Amino acid sequence: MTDPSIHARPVKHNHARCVRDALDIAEQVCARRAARLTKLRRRVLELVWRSHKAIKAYEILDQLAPEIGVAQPPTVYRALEFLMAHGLVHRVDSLNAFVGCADAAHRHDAQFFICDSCGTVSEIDDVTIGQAVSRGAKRLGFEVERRMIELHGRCGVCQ
Amino acid sequence: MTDPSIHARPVKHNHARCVRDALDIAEQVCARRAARLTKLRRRVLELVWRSHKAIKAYEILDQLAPEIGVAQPPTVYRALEFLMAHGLVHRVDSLNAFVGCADAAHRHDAQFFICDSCGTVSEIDDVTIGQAVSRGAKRLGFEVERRMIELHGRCGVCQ
DNA sequence: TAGCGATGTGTAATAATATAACATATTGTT
DNA sequence: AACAATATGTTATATTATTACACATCGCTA
Repeated sequence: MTDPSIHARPVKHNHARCVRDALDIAEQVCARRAARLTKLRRRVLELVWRSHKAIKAYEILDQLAPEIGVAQPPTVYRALEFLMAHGLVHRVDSLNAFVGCADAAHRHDAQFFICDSCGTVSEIDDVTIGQAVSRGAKRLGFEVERRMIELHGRCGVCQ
Repeated sequence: MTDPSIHARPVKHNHARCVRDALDIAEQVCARRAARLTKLRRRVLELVWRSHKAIKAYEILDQLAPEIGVAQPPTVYRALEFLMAHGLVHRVDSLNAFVGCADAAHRHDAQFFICDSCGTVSEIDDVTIGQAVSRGAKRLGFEVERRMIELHGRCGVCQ
């Protein structure tokens, strides 16, 4: 568990701090790129980070609604689009849901371990997985641009 | 390209034969399990196999419609559910679409290489990718039950 | 071979997820 | 203050998938 390629957080952690850090990093990342982390986008990011589970677009919508009157889908999808473009949020395709990026400050590959019992999503960047994929692609003569690697099962806590 | 773990078909092949083989294997697999490959299910499987691209549920629906009057979504989704349960078809989550299984006769892992240019999906079973994932999971203490590995990019032909 | 339970299909309605198109507002710059 | 660029509001609709219940067919067995 000392492998630097493993970025999973400890099971117990100060989540308020965890969210604050994520938002701080987002501010920095956006500032560096002159990207506008508006109030709405920041708020959506905060809702995504509310837990380490993946959140659905319409759940975000429901949580936003009381704050901004009646929220419409494009409000959320546009914010998510921005956040994904800047690597602050990932889409989990197998769940049609979204999760905060565990290491938004750096470009990286990612693999997601999704617990079907508690819903927690652990993001890691394991270079050996990336290398194995690259070798497979090479044999096929395939040029990889985007990797979607999502493993479902049970996390350590839920087993 | 001689690696036995690579099951990708040749770029040029007799596709009519390819479909016939897939249907024959499906018959055998179902017979062995006393699973009923009904006319409808067989027809859906055939439509999925019409090409090596992933096909959407509603595309299948449209193609079925003229044959059986007006087809409703459950008709297709139920057939696909059966076909997936028996490993004859895979769902490609990143496309919300379905593709015929390249090796339905055997249990296996699979990784999908999806060409975003021509839409062709190549399924391979590369044990080294599987092993890398297993090692990553072990370090996390995660028990993997279902793997979804989908790589997007450009196939050899389209580059 | 008639009757029965299990399985499969038809049908209508609706839920869940996502985008298009256009209007308005805000921001940053001249 | 005027303008262009960016962001958000709003309405409508597209796409993907499921629920619920009715009816049909299959395979068994009494």
